[in-house]
Amino acid sequence: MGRPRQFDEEQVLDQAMKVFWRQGYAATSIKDLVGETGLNPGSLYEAFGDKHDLFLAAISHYRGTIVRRRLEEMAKPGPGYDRIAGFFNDLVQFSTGEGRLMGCLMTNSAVELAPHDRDVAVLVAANLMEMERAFHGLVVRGQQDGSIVNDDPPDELARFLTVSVQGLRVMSKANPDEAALNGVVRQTLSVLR
Amino acid sequence: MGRPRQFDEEQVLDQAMKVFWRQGYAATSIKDLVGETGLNPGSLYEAFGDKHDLFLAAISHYRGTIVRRRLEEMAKPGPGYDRIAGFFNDLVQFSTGEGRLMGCLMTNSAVELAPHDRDVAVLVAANLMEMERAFHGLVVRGQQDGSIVNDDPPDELARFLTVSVQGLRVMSKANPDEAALNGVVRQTLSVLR
DNA sequence: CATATTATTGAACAGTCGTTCAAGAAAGGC
DNA sequence: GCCTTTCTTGAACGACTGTTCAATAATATG
Repeated sequence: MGRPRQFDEEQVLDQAMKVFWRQGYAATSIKDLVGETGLNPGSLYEAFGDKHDLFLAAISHYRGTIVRRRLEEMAKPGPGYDRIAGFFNDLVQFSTGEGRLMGCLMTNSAVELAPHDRDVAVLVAANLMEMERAFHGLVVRGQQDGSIVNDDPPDELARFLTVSVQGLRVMSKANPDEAALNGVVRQTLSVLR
Repeated sequence: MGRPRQFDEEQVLDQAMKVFWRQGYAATSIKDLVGETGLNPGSLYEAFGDKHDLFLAAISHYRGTIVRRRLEEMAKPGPGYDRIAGFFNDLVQFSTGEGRLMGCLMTNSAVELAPHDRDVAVLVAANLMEMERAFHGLVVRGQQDGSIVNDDPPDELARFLTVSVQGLRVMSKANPDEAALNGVVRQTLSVLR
């Protein structure tokens, strides 16, 4: 009972996520969020708690939408190596295109907040683990189907790939040169051969 | 003529740099800087301009001290591969130790500001170029002395190594596990063999 | 010593920050 | 149709933001 919400929570969360994604946590004001979502401060606080709470919700939403989609795309059938290569190619595409100014909300949060914010650190670490696990699965797949020759422990290879993704995200914010990034990807993938 | 400075500019710049390094740009207030340096707001503005100017000066100071030292260490005599490996080992050591909460001011700035701040972007890009050039020199050296077998273009290998450094800096902020990072370094260096 | 020049001090500025809250609006249950 | 409950509104809060400035202090020069 009582008055129902006049907005769609998911949609507002999506808008808030994009602002944080583009600007970072400290550089985003409540006013920015009010402007983007169309809600009043009171509604924002009533529905999501304070700024920090909303940020945590935005990170979780990111994982549940953006990251989720990527991981599903990765897990599709095909040789392990090809699936990994496809992921990296998409990454370069996005990082030099529409995502040039935003990067990855997880990477951004890891750098801006993780060392000083336990809540954020936990969420970011969990997300990195999830990505690592996805790579792990594909590495094992590739070692079995013969598309990956390197027989080092899959854990280590998966971690290496996860770190490489972070590096690409940083580099593409400072110098989004598609050809250069493709060269980097070529060397990264060469580890698997 | 006139009244001389009562503080050492270099030292104040060093203190300001450390605050920005630890907290980021947006999360650092003038009050923080006043507290750390011991100067009054007026002196700070008189000597360095506004907050943004001071930040640019801090980045340049970082390059002139921290980065400079690293590059000199890299350039010392020895097989190309060993010099590169030594750099990465030092990096892991620092990233999991005293630098665990700070990372790299250039990486931090690339993520937080580069996409929206041209001045910062230029300085960060120049710094990345410098690091890339250092790697380039060592790759060529290694290819000549036989310690590096991979005969791909040195530009590409140098860029790959530079990106790997960024990835390690991000990962060590979210999950500073020394053993895991050493595994990543192992795979990274395997590209050179 | 007088003067010109520069540096220091710290209070003060207008604006913005994140957050709260009393008043009013909209629904369900009786 | 009233009452309870929940949500919305937007003004208001005190604290803090980056920045300025008039007053004062300290030096170099003549």
